[in-house]
Amino acid sequence: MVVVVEDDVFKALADPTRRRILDGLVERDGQTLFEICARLAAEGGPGLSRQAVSQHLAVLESAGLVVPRRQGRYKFHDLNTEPLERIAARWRRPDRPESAP
Amino acid sequence: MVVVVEDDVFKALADPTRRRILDGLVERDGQTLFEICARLAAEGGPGLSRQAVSQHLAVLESAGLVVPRRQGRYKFHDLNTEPLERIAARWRRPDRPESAP
DNA sequence: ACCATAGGCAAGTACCTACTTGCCTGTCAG
DNA sequence: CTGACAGGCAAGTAGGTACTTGCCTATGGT
Repeated sequence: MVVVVEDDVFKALADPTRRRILDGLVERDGQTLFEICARLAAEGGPGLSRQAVSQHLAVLESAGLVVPRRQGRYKFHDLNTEPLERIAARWRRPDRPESAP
Repeated sequence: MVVVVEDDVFKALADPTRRRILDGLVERDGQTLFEICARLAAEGGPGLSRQAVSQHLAVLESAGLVVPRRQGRYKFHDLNTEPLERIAARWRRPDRPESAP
């Protein structure tokens, strides 16, 4: 059982590179490590080694934001937006007039 | 004019103490520095000096999550949830069936 | 079988951030 | 005016985090 604490989600989102990885996964699910590496490099950001991206993915996985899916020697990564919904709802004002149901 | 980048918002949310400060402000707006200090101490968390809280508030302010309001020798802090709405919307799936326009 | 590909593990380094301590400024009460 | 209160500024320190380098495992093609 994987207990994902909100703390891990915030820590995962704190890094700009990890956020860019999520940006890439929004566009297309199931990318491999090398695909993500190539996409980051293509976007012209800072030069990143393969290991750096791998470690970022590990952080995203432990936060539950990315779900890995192994198949042969490939490991595809899928995005999971569910933790994001919760963190946004945390500080929602109960008294704010905002599209009341 | 204060240009608030998303980066600052994520960095501000990365710290658990700052999130607890936001939690306190959701319950009651317009708390002073000492009030926030007392509330954090009452919640039984880790011991925090006044300066530590002050620096946390500075980070929250530069992220636009907390808006200060000076009055005499007091400085009241109000919560601003607007940046939170944006960061949640960032990774929303376009193909997800969710209130399509 | 062999080698290339896809990825993981581990140690080391440079930087960043949270926190503390000490001192200073401005505001109200007596 | 004087002292107490609310808060800010600045330098220093300890722990964390991102990134690199080097080596290792496993799967697939030829």
